[in-house]
Amino acid sequence: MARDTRTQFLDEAEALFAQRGFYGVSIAAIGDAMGLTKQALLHHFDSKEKLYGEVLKRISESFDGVVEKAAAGTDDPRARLRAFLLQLYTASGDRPSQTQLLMRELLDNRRRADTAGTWYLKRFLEHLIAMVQAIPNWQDASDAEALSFAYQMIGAINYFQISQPTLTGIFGGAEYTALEQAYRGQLERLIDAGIAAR
Amino acid sequence: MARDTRTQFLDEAEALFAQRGFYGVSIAAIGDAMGLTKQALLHHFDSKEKLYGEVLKRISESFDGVVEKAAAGTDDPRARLRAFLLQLYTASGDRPSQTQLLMRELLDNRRRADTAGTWYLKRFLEHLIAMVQAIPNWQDASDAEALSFAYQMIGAINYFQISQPTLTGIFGGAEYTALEQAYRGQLERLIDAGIAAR
DNA sequence: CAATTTGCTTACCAAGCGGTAAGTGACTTA
DNA sequence: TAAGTCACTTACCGCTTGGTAAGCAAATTG
Repeated sequence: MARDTRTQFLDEAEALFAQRGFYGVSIAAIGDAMGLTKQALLHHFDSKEKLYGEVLKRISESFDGVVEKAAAGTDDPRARLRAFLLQLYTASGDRPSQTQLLMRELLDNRRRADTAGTWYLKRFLEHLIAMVQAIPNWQDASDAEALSFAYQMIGAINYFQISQPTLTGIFGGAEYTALEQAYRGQLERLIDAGIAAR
Repeated sequence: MARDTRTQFLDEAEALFAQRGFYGVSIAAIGDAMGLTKQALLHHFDSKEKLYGEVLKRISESFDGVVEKAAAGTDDPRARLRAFLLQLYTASGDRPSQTQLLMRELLDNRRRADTAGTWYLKRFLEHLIAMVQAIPNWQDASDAEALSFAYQMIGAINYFQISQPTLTGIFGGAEYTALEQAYRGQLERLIDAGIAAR
């Protein structure tokens, strides 16, 4: 049952770090949330930093899965990029705490700049550039141009996902649901328009 | 000179909160950064929370300026929205710590949900919806549809701005500069394509 | 020129932090 | 069945945190 506890710690830590950030969560709080002491946590993970690192590593791995999954599919480059971005949107909606944590990591980047997380992001971005440049009318685009477009789409996707609590607070749950439904359709339209606009 | 010290405290606090988040900065650290003690800070602002609130309030006000400034201009709705978004892009690049802090606020929204910051965002978003719906081919768009498009543009703008340190870390300064230059042009193209795609 | 206010300082405090040390009872293994 | 490992706990520890209390020199005011 050790594996269970460990995994549960990772789940709880992921959720709490996503909500309040690294400095906003004490290891005691994570233990409390599971009905255990903080020393139980320190037994499984030697330090708070290491726990945090493992949470990030797990996210990065599950992210890799999304990338690979969406890479296979059509071989029409246009449809592939489209499917990939929509897949990203769905995945980030399914696991909001992952999206939140990655966003925090982007903001906190001073720390741990040379770890797996950054490496992973590099691979991810290079993959994206290649996907964009595979599209016929984007073949002559520079890396910077291709990445710009891809990054705009990622921004449109992730920014919306982390805004959910705030938007729900402002407009209410029913209005937010309507917004969420409209968002996906509008995102598809924007992707297509963005691809074509070159 | 009291006003000066106060303003300096706000500047320093804004920069530090943006970099490390609310919990990541101690009031002693802010005092240290100015060569004063934390009690000097507590003399001007009664508590850490109040200091934070004033930082946010100041940002929200300076933001209002951007909105109003860009609202005046052409009366062609298409050009107006375009100019507004580009103005937003420029402004968020000029004061990166503001963009960072607002993004953190979006992530931390559990706290202080009923303060001016949220109210302000509501006005801001309603303004945006109206701007989009003023455009001829968007006149029949629902609020949710209009907001979706606007939010995608804001996401594309803000997400890129907070990514600067990370992107610089991954690709290096020279490459980032190239990316920055490409980004603006690509953003213009995306805005136009997004507006037209309906 | 006396009284008050301003802009700070030093001294202090209880609470919370991450982490170490030393157990303890249950379960595994030889 | 004895020895060891595992998954925890209680007891601490030194340090940092946000905040209070009291004082003090300089500037402002009556």
